[in-house]
Amino acid sequence: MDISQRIKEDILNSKLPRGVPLRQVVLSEQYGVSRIPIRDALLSLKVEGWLVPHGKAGVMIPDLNWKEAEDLSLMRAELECLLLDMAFGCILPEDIAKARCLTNRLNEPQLSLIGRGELNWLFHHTLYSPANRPALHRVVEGLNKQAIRYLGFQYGPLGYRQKSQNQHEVLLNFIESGNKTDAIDCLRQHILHAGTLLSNYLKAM
Amino acid sequence: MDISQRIKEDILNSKLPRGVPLRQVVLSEQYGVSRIPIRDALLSLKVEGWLVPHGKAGVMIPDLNWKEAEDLSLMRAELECLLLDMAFGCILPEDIAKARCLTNRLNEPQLSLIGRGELNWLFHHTLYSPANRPALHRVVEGLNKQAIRYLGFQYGPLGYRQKSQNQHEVLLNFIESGNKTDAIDCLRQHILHAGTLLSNYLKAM
DNA sequence: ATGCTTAAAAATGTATACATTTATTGTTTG
DNA sequence: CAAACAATAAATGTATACATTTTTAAGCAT
Repeated sequence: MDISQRIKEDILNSKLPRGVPLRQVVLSEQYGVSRIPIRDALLSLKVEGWLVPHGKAGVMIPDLNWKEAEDLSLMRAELECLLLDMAFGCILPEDIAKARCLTNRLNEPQLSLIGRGELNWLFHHTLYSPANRPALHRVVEGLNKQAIRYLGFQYGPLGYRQKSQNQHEVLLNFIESGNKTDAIDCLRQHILHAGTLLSNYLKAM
Repeated sequence: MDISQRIKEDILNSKLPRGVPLRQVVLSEQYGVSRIPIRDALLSLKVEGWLVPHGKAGVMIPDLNWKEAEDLSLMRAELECLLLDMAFGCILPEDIAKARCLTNRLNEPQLSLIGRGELNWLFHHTLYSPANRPALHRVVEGLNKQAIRYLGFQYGPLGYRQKSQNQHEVLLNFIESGNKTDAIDCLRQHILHAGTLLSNYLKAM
């Protein structure tokens, strides 16, 4: 697998230290490659927002914070509603079936954190794809991928899983019956609700 | 200056070929460095959306297209209104003064395209900074920087300059008088109007 | 003791050389 | 003649070695 993907996973699973500069030599030994592909990966991750600068040179893993959590969910709410609006008329029954299948798989208990995050994004992705808006889709994908970092809190202390599942189901039913306004509203609530829970939890820490 | 910045400028000024793969050796000779910093730059620009993959390896400069133009303005409209909302109570008189100074400098006729784009972003940046929302600000900045690619059309065939200036002035007046609702509405119209003009123009090409 | 200067170390940035993958072209075969 | 295959050329990906920058820590002066 790609080095930057492996690093992302290790960030998610707290295998890499937070708040201190990531050293290229150390990583190159850990991942068994030279510094060049490590540099490439760190650069990508910095541009994507997974890493932040540390001093004048070097990068580090930023702390989770309620403001970013809130921003991510606010941005997702606005942009994903836009996308669903555009996609609505083009969503086929097979898309809904696929989405239903994906959200059901989220029940599997042995799923890893990152696996859950990927599935959740795939669910949303399935509903937005028919819109055929590459630029918008791309940004939304980036936001979702970043939000995975915060998923540990949602599926851990907050016990959010079942509720999220239900909201997915309700959303699919609205789409199936052609009820656009309610569908978009449901999606917005789904995203904002999770965001509020999460940022409140982080504020209290 | 940073290589990736120089490449961005050359993309904006059409100094680099569109639609064909950019060759690392060619660029390394043009910019007088080895392939490594070129690779770094191309990688960043790819992640930022300035370049797209070409086949299985290599990148190219994508064509301008109305869909992306529309997406950029729709995203900007939603997210910048959010930011202005958050910033509103925190915008100081000196911020407004600075913004007014920036928008006035947009009248200078000798300004380059990229200079105009930078100034325009600085204007918006000044109004959003007081919100103190790094994650949101970061995304908005990325969208604005990408939108610079389309600025040539706005300031060229569309003759948009004067109108944009006026809208900036109206916006500042709303902010100055504490009229939040109208300010946000004005901002949304400002962004969407430019987007509509632009994407209609591109559709007709 | 504290703060500044300076020197050494350790880190990142860059260049060159090599490995691997991708694209192209020429040949062969149905 | 077209299509598929193979061989070659050319591009990207990676490793190692070197240059530059940044950090750290030690020494000196205040």
